[in-house]
Formats: sequence, structure tokens, C-alpha cells
Amino acid sequence: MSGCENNESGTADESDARLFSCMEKRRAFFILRRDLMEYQLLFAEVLYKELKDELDLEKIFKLIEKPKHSEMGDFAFPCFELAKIFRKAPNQIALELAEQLEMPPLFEKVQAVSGYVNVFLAQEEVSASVVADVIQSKAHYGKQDHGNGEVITIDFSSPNIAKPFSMGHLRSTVIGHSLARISEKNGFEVVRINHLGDWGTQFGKLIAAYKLWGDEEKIRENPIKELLTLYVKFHDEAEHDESLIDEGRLWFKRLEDGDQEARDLWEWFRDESLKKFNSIYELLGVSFDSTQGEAFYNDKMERVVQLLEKKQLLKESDGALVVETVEGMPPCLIKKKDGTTLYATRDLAAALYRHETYGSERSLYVVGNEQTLHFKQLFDVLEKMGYEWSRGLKHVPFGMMLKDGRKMSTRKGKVVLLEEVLKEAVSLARQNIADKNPSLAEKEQVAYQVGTGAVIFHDLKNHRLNDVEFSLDTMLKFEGETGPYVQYTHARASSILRKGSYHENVDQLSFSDVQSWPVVKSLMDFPDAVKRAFEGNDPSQVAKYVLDLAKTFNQYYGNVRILDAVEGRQTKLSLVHAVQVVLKEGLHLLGVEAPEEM
RNA sequence: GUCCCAGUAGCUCAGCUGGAUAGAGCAACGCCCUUCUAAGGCGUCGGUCGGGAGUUCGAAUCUCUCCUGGGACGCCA
Repeated sequence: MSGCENNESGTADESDARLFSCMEKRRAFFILRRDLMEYQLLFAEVLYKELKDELDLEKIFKLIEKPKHSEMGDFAFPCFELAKIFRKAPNQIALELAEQLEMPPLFEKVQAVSGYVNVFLAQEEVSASVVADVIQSKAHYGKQDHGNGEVITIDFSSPNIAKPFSMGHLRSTVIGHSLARISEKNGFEVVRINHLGDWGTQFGKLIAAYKLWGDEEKIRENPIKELLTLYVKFHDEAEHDESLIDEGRLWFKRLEDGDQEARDLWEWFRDESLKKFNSIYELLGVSFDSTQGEAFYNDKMERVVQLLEKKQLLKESDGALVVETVEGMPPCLIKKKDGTTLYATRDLAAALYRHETYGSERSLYVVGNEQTLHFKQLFDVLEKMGYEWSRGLKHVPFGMMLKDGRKMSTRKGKVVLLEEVLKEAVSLARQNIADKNPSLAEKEQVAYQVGTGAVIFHDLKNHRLNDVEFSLDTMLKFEGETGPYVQYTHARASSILRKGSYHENVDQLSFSDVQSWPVVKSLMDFPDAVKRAFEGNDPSQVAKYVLDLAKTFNQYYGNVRILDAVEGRQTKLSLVHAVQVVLKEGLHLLGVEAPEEM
């Protein structure tokens, strides 16, 4: 729309610069879409007129900040840096600037306060414009075009087959799913990849364990649970019988060589696991474009090994094949001494395959923090192989789910099952509905939406790198800064629109009340939250945003009788509608549903 | 031992590309449902921003150092 698309990838700084030049061009149209950044640019321009000898426009733009308190206005320009240049006191400079500035039409007040030039937007006009924009754009409000349709692959969830879907996997699943939606909102085309952990020595171990102690009947009845029992037993026994480990390696060797018995068992374990996983994905509303796991690359690894050889990167070390990485980092293991492959080998093959198949210049790997070294090595090897596109690969790490302050371990059987937690959450939501809204129509559906919403939101609201101590009580809180709180706010807004027999009409909006301004300001902030979330690969930006909007709206709701309004009822309902639209879209970006009643 | 991440209110966290009195939620206590869904709103209480030094007009934010917790460190993934 603005004719300033740009498909270069780059750092946040470059992207800031792009956004900036994009907005500069858009200025010619005056304002087509109104978000906070564009008003900030207008303010920067009038400052630039006065300061062009001292500072450039971009510098001014970056210096402008949001005042901490709303009484101080909508934007503030600090004059402390100018003090050196003008050799004057900051508040003197601020006073003079405030005097000289010629403010554009949508700004109505300038004030110099203790070294800052504070400006106030014309609330009535800006409010009408923003609300109209939201209502006309609907779910597209906040859409960014800087992705320009570029393909980005996102590797997430990636559970290990034959193991239960634990709370640990929830993190990757939920973060990845949200990042996928956020990326789309930023104009990218997303390929969602579930890189199943369906290959590796662990399956040799599992097959070995099955051959020793397995009971086919029992496994058919309760596959995942029985397989886990076998896996745990294997590790217990291996503590005092090291030959078991060799036995496991041997079975993996057979598996990788195509041994029929190993293959059949492996396939059986895999199928059973997938059935279970799919039911969980359905519950969470998560889907994938590809579920090709590690095994898929089994026949694509020899090529990688040959490429490495051709580029003379392979070295032998204690009988294994490795690639030396940058100094200070341990080498990357490509093949074990028994000739079988490793995690890194498969990831290399996968990276090549994805780039060739999807034409992606960017890829995200949503994988736990503890694998940081692995990804550093992986990316380094690809760079050494001479692939330019390796610069577009990015590990998106996240903190661990802890139990009693420690990492949960599958091997020791200390896991919390996601399924149990979701079941618990849904039943609590059901209970709440029975207590608070027994006449609700779609009770069961809403209980699912609220229960899963609570669990998902709880995971996303804090920065992904924080470790989270598992606590059912905290996760199932429905009050305060929670998913259900936001959903509740959305339901309230929806309810008002129903009762007020609202009809969409943005022609005659007239905002004369002071209470609506904070709500409008929050609405204007959404596009920037979308952008921040993408740049930092950080869904919590959206979660925090949505909480802020919900809170601001609830304050409005508490102070203003919307349905009783004699004057400006249509305007108030339009504001409610705009809030409803943005809350729903914000929740959508997090993978959380927004029921209209609850 | 080396490298990485973290340490902000009793608890969980925002704020971190330096800026105006450090903000929320939970917990505790007190108000507000004959009025649009009380899964809500309002108020009170609560902080040596891990310690120390440095850079700066200005530091929770940047640098150094120390302390504490966690993670990673070749044949697991």
C-alpha cells in the first residue's frame, strides 16, 4: 500500500532504519494508517525544522520517548543532550523550543517541563481516526508489510516419539505456534515444521529394552506409558550394567542399516506416538506444514558427509569424524566411530533440505536453551561450507520447565504430563462456568477455550528465556494477569455490543470524553507490539500488550456507563468494538481463542 | 576449570539500544454487585533494582570485578 516494501533481511537496527524511511515516504500521503509511530514521526519533523543544524531527523525520532505519566502528554523530547551543544540549561532549551515549534494539525498542546518538550495529541480527531481504522481493518489491524512475503521456516514442538508429551514440550510448541502467527502478521510466509525426534541412539536403547523386558500386549493397551516404563528401566539397569548401553548402540546401528525387525518396531512406536501427539495438537489448536522428523533425513546424510569431505572440513578424531569449529568451541561430531550419525548430522541435512525445498532465507529453531552450543556449532559448520543463507538461521532458545527447582528428566521418569494439566485446567474452567454463568450456551466448548487459554497464556506472558517452576496452582489462576482475564474482557465487550444492538458505522464518531483516551492510546500501540514481538522473537510482547489493553478497557468499563449513554452512544460502542477486535486478534497471535461469552 | 543465561516488592515478573517520583499481578487488609458478565473495578501495605567500583549532566539499564543460582562443555538429543 505504501510502496515501500523491502525484502532485505537484517538486524533490528537496519529494520528500524527501513521502517523509518518507509514512514518518511508515507508522509507524502499524509496518514493512511494511524499508529503511534507515525505521530512520533510528525513530531520529529517539526523538531527537525528547529534543530536541523544540530541533529538529524532519525536521531530526533529515536530520542523521542513516551512520558511515564499520561498527564505529561503523549510524546516527550528530552533536551539534555542539546545542553552541551547550545551551552544552555536543558529547561531553558525546552522552553525556547516549545515556544518556537509549529505544531501540525493533530497536535494541540506543547509544554516545556523540566528539560522536556511534551506534546499532546488532539484527542478527538486522533481517537476518531484510530477507532475507524481498527474497525475497518478488523483482523488486519496492526499488519506489517516488512516481511514482503519472504519464506521463513519455523522448527518447533519437535517431541521425541515413544515418550510422553511433557510440560517441557509445551514451551516449544506454544512459543513456536505463536511466533508462526506473529511472523505472518509481519508479512512473512511461514512453513511450520515439526522436526520429530524419531531417530537416534535412544531408539536403539528402547528396542533393546523391548527385546529384554517388553510385553506386546501391555504396550498395545497403553503405548506411551509402557514405552516410557521400558525406557526408564533401561536407564536404571544400565547404571550397574554398562553392556546395556552397547546393546542399545548396536540396535541403533541395525536400525540405521535397515534391519527389518528394528525397522518394524520403530515404526510401531512411531505410529502410536503420533496418534497421541495429534490429539494434543488438536486440543491446542496447533498445526504443521511438515512433520518430517529426523528419520526423514536418514537417506540425505551421506550427501552431507560427502559435501563436508569435498570441502575438506572433515577430520578424524578418536575414530570419529568431526568438523573443527571456531576457536574455543568443541568440534562438531558428524559420525561416531561405529559409523552411525548424530543429531548434528541430521540437522545439517535438514537445513540443506529446507533451504532447497522451501527457498527459505530465514529459519527459526525453537529449541531449549540448553542446546545453544549445538546450534552455534551447526550454524558455524554451515557457514564454513560456504552457505550465505546460514546467516538467516536463528536459534530461539527458551528456559526450562523446572520441578522443585530442578530440570525434569524423562530418563528418571520425573515428568509432568501436558495432557493431565490440560484436563485439570478445562475442568476448573468448567467449574467456574457452573458457578458464574450457568446459563451459558456452549459450556463445554468455552471450558476448553478458557482452560487451554490459561495454560498457553501462562507460558507466553513472561519472556521465553526465563525458567518456569512448574506449579499447577499458578498455571490455573484465572484472575489477574492471565489468559482468562483477557478472554473475560473480550467476552464483556462482546456482550455490550450484543445488548447495545451495535451496528458498524464509523462516519460520525465524536470522542469528547477523557476516559476513552487511554483506551485509544493502547489501541494505537498494537502495531508496534506486533513488530517488537517479531524482532525479538518474543510472544510475551503481545501477551503484555493484550493485558495492557484489557486492563485499560476494564478501567473504562468501570467508569463509563456505555449502554446508558444518551449522547455519543454509537461512538462508545465503536470504541468497545475496536477493543473487541484487537483483543481477539492479539489472543489469536498467541494461539488463544476468544469466546464471545463465558 | 572454561563458556552462556539469570539475580528488581514476601512470591511471580515488567522496565534493560541510559532520561522526569522504579511499575504490574499474586498474597494480606479495606471498600464497590436493586446499574452494561465481581473471571471485574477502587484503595492501603510493600523496593539498599545481588555487593562494590567506573563511564556520564543523568545508571535498574553501559563497562569491570566479586557473590549467588541455573545450564552447556566429542561419540545422547
